[in-house]
Amino acid sequence: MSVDPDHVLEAAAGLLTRKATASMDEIARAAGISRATLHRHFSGRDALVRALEDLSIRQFEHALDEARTEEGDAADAVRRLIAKTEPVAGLMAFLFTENQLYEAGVNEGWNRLDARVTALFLRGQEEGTFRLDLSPAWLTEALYGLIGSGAWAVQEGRVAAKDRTHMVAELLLGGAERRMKP
Amino acid sequence: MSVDPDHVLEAAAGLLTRKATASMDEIARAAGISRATLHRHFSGRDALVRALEDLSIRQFEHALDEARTEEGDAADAVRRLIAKTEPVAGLMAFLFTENQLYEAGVNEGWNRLDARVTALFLRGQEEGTFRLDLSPAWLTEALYGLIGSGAWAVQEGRVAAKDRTHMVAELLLGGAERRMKP
DNA sequence: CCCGAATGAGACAGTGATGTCTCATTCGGG
DNA sequence: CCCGAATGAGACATCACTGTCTCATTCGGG
Repeated sequence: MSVDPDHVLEAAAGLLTRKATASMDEIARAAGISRATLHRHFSGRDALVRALEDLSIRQFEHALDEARTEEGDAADAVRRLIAKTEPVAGLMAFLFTENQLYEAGVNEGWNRLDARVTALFLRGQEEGTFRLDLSPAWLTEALYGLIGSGAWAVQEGRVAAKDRTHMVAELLLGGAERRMKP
Repeated sequence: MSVDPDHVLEAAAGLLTRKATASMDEIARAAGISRATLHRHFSGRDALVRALEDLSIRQFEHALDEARTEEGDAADAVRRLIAKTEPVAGLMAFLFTENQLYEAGVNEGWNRLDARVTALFLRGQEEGTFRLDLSPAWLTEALYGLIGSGAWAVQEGRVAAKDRTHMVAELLLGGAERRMKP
């Protein structure tokens, strides 16, 4: 009955997304294992969070790959990215606040992904699709923030789960103002 | 040399904005008082956080009043609101994540402010200024999220402080896509 | 079937923060 | 100037969580 570490991580992600301060004991119970076994697989809470970080990095990178962000219209690429991001949204929201809480150094892996996202926005600007007065760095930050807000709003029931992608993508891309047909 | 509770709250807000997990001892030192005195004014950490919540509610309400959100073009009203929000942004960002962390009931005061913000977006939709496919509830949530992201980005140095209002307001209103002149 | 490996349950000490208390000191109004 | 009120410094018990350890039990491959 060997424990599957990935299953533990999934359970931890699910719980921590809802309750970011869950204790090791709660996480263990959420994963259906004992606290002792949890410690055998992850030497401590830090190690567990770092593993979750790695997991979300892998998943987000996978979303970036699947969205083929280097291809086609930049705006459509952003839409695809947000859609593919859906399964990771909750976990990213957790890590997003976690990073704000504990001033631990940002995991190196994020820099690579940040660069890819920033490059996508930069490409959109160069192709004339995106406006130039909002910096790619800010657009990247806003993307993360809106993904988090979207996940949170869905969790709180203020937004229907099926609308999440549309709400996040359209606000980020088109904004709130009504626009003329181009 | 009586302690000014408001000054303590300001100091606490400043510290917690940067380090959300600061202990009562750190908060006391940041306010220039002893931990004992801090406890004499706020019975515990919970009471302090609740007082901070009240403070931010008052300040945000003040921003809503000053922005005269019931008057003029809805988009301009949103811009004014975001501009007036600047001094509270950090504190709001802290409380925003705090609320996600500890599943404590949301302070009643926020409902009233949420209603005012939502009403602003609703007005914009009815006047034809804002698009109809993004719900006022989501626009409200996104406003909070972007205010938090903006405060965070400024703190991290990824966005210049003077650009904060413009970045938040323009992204929320106009989105990332380049638009035709109406 | 059997034995080793993995797990569950629980005890245990260490840690950091909290909240309360005491006592000496300082401030400031009368 | 003086006394009461407020503060600072620190001791203290408590609490929740952590990380480690032990021991009995269970699982599963050979």
